Amino acid sequence: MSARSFSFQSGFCLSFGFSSTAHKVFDKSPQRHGHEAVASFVQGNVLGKKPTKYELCSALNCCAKTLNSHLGSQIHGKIVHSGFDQNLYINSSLVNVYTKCGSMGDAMKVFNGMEVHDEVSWTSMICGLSQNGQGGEALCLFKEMMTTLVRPNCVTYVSVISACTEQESVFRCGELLDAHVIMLGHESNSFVVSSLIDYYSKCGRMDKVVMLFGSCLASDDVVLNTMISAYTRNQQGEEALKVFVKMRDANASLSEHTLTSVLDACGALTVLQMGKQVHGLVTKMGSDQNTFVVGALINMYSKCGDIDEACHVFDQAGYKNNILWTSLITAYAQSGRGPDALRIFDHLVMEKRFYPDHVCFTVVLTACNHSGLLDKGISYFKKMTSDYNLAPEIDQYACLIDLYARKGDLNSAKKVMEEMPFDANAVMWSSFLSSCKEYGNVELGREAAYKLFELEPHSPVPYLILADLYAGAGLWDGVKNIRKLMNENGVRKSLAGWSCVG
DNA sequence: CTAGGGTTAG
Repeated sequence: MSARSFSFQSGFCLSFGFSSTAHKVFDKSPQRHGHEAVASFVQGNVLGKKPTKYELCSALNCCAKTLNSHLGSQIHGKIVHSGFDQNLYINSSLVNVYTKCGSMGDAMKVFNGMEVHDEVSWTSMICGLSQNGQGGEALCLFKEMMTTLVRPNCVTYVSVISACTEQESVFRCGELLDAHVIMLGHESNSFVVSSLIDYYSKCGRMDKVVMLFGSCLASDDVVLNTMISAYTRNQQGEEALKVFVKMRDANASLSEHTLTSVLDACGALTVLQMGKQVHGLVTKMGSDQNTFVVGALINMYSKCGDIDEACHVFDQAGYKNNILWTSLITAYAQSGRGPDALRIFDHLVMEKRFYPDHVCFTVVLTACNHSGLLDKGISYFKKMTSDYNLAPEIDQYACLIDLYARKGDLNSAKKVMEEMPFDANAVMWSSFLSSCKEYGNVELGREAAYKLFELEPHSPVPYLILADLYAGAGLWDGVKNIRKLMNENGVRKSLAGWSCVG
């Protein structure tokens, strides 16, 4: 354990910070007793008592709970003056306060100023980076921790696994961390299990998910909530509902996370009756003002084709925020009423009632795509940067590529793929390839197909589309060559499991 | 003797 320093890598993921923090902070309503404890600390302070290190620590905890960075930094000053500025407990708390409030610079300053670190102080900083959308930095710091004599524990792994889950650039590290966890015998910790289940479900590795679920006690409610969303995410809504029904029948504690996830499952299965039952439960539990729950209700009703009820739920919500407005716009967009969705968006923007974020733009751009309003979509994309100072993320670039490609402007689509700050993925190349086929562009289609041969080496789809493209152009040698290529690369011609044929 | 970090939801 020696003095150390750490600097941010040139901010390649700074743009992720805001949106993910914003929603994590959302439901952390200040705790009443937290306020009381802070108040009593401040009162003691005013009366001139010198706080003990224990009192300082508790006060910092309350600041973290209530997201009060102002009081936190006042206490920070007190700490420096009272000579506790190398206390491990206090500094870990301080790092926690600053990261919870999104003051990453201050957190880093405290962390770097510590002469000695233990597993908790390392974990506080790693976790803080992860929760602020800086998963890459979180992993860097974890690697640095591994070079010291301090060993990570369960909490460290939970933080770093969730960092991998949310950040594409370090996504593949998750499996390695799983191996660590097993080696160290942490796989029975329910926090670790739920973070791993979440990770694998987002990789589409349901085999791993089911294995993890089977080998844990399965009574932890967060694990169960995670399973409901894992099944839903991977098109196994029936299984998701089974988990929920089991929870309900076992009198497990149902939270707003549970309601949100199970409503998602109902929407995916379009089972309106079940959805209405859950809606009843929402009312009974008094969760009808929780943004996530209300958003999920709107989504469920619109997926079940009941747009009127979706609007009714929206109207009933007392407080309308970005998430709810976005849910409403999504509801119209996915009910085949793209132009209505755009009208609501334009109206809100004009009246400055809300500032759209990345998620909202994805909905708007998708709506344009589905309604064939391609030029309109392109101009919305441009507005992201010009009017809202939002750096487009990979999802919005995917929409833009789609917009250009569907229009037949294949060169612009390709230019976006080459110049955007992300690597074009298989989904993008696939939709590009489909458009190449649509417009009979052999040259670009070939390029896209060969890219896909690398990105999805087992999929027959790009081979078949390219063969189609060649056939359409009368290039029969090319068609023959594709068959040869498939044999050479061991690609099976069966389309089973490859649903997205262009 | 008292104190610090964690999972799930658009």
